[in-house]
Amino acid sequence: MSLSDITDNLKQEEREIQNQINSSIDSFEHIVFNAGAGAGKTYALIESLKYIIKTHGKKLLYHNQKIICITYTNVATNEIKERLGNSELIKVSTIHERLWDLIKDYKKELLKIHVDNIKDQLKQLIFDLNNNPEDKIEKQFRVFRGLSDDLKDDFKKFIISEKEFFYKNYDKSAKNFKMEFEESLSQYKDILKNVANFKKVVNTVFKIDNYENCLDKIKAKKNHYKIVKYESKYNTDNLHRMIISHDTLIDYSLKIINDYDLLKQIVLDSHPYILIDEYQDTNEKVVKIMKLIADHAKKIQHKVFIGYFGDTVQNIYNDGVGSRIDEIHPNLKFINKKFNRRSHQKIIDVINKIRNDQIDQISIYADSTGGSVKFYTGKGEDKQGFIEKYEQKWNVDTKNKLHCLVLTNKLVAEFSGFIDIYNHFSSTSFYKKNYDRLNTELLSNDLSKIGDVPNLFYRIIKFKSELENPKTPLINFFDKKIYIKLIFSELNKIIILLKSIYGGTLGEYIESILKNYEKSDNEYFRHIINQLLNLERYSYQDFKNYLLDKLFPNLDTEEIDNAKEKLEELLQADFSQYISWYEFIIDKQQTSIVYHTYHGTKGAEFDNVIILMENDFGVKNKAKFSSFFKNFKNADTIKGEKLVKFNNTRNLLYVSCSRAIQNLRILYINDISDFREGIEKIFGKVYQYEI
DNA sequence: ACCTTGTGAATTTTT
DNA sequence: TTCACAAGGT
Repeated sequence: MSLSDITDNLKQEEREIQNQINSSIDSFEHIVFNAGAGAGKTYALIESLKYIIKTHGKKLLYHNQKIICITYTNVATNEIKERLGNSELIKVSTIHERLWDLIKDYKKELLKIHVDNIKDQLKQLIFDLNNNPEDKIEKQFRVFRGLSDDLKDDFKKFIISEKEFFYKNYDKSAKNFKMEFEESLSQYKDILKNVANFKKVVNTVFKIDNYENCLDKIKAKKNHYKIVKYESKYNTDNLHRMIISHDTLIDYSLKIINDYDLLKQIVLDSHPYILIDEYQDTNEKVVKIMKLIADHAKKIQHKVFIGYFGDTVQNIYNDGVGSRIDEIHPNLKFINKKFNRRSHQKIIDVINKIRNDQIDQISIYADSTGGSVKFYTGKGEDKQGFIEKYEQKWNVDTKNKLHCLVLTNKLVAEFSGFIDIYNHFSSTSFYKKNYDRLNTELLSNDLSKIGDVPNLFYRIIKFKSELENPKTPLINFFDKKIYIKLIFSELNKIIILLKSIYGGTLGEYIESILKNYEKSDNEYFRHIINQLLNLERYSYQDFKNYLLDKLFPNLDTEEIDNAKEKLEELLQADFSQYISWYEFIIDKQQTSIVYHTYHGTKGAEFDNVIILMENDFGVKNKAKFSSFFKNFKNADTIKGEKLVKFNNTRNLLYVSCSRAIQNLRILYINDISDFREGIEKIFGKVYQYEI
């Protein structure tokens, strides 16, 4: 068994690094703890928290003070809570939860910031509508700007009074949309000439009106306009409804903490230790907040410790502070950990070359030799064959899995065997309109984020698969209270009813459930189905109408047939695709190969990794990887925007390659002759993949 | 030559 | 939502 023999003196060195952190904690010296992939960063964070409790816990308890530990995700919060055990002294949470908790009671101050924000937005909107000379904007508002002042006012009044009618017709084709408004808008010459521009004008008018109304109501101290609320479900502000979301919460927090010294003092006096996990992906405004707190502590001569834990090279999200930490919060003490506790030597060699900085990892194990890395080039159509080759070569099965990294969610869906479902959902008018919600609501592992219809489908498939699994305890299908009351013969009847549900597709299965529901007068069976579907009406036709309404809202009569057809395709898709999708959602794939996006593997580790790579990443990142390899040998000469891009790609490559414990293969599916040298500098010989 | 419409595709991820 | 592109109009 390799990777088991820890070298004694390295173990000792590792302890000394922890001691360095501990002594910084004791002396309230702010630190950045940088540790490469697989170094045991979270372990160090937890050790530090334990150390604070052990050495300073009594003092904290006495002064009623708490330690703040900030994580990047809810999943990380739960993991740390679990590993740490219960402690009253530590507040572990995401940054948003913590910030809101700290500022939410400053209602008056928040309201002032909110009013300022709305006034700023309002100013911008009015400028865009009337004066902004920027080409694109001038074009959109040209016709409106050409109206006389009186006509402008008339138009605004008219369209605000017709708001409902406007939205009702919003999605109609330009031709039909014009027909609806032609008559009533004839006096405003050319305003309907370009429907897209017209909608832009109207939306801007509405927004201005909303904001002005909101400011009036705040001034008049109307109900619901006295406090600002934070809404975490969607990342969209609703300023005129007094609702802010994630990004604005951070903006407001920075402002309020900047403006009110008393708040700074309260925060630092009740939380003398602040530890931030994954600092590299933390918004730089959060680092600014920390800097303000640290500076204020110094000014009033109170003590606070701020510790940033992370790795600049694993910064893969855009608004993360990354290596700019040093600019935004200067004079931090850097503590580096160079050990690798994850991978075999061959992998470590490669990832060291990718990061190419002062953290040149060495394995903590004496028996780390081995592992293998190979870089292949091939064609797009080679992907499947390449994966299958290693599936055999590495004796992959459901226990010894192969993890394959691809760039996009769509590719994950394709390889994982549910591309039809992905495509059908993406072609519904709801997800066309809310394109940004498709991936989250269809592919998230967090059920609370899954969309309404995907969630309903999920519940039905779960129900079916539990029903078919003999190991599922019967009580799973019942309310506990009902279950204990039932006698055997009643129970048996219900089970027979449940087992008589049949369908070769999801649609047929649901139809069967609902037919049995209509036929049966068994109240327990009906109760189970009620719990499962939670609908208003229980016929298959009603069910389909419900889906139509959700996935194709505000249908025009002529579009109904087309929508029904699309819905039918969704319901009649191959059931095996739904099973694959379901297993993907619950992250319990029964397959021996599991697919991920590069980004989605953050923090994970796998024995066998294949990475599928190509030049481009979407439309905005043409030549992402090719230009990275092209520039690799002259990395020190790149500057500005080019350097930012270079580092982004390097970080993503580092994160993905460093997931591997033992075997790593990369298949590059474009021609590499222009940048072969760069690849070879990192990966050595480039192999040609042949079938 | 420039404008308008319809269509299809779109990077990743968190809160 | 946003963009690019083809097709057709002015």
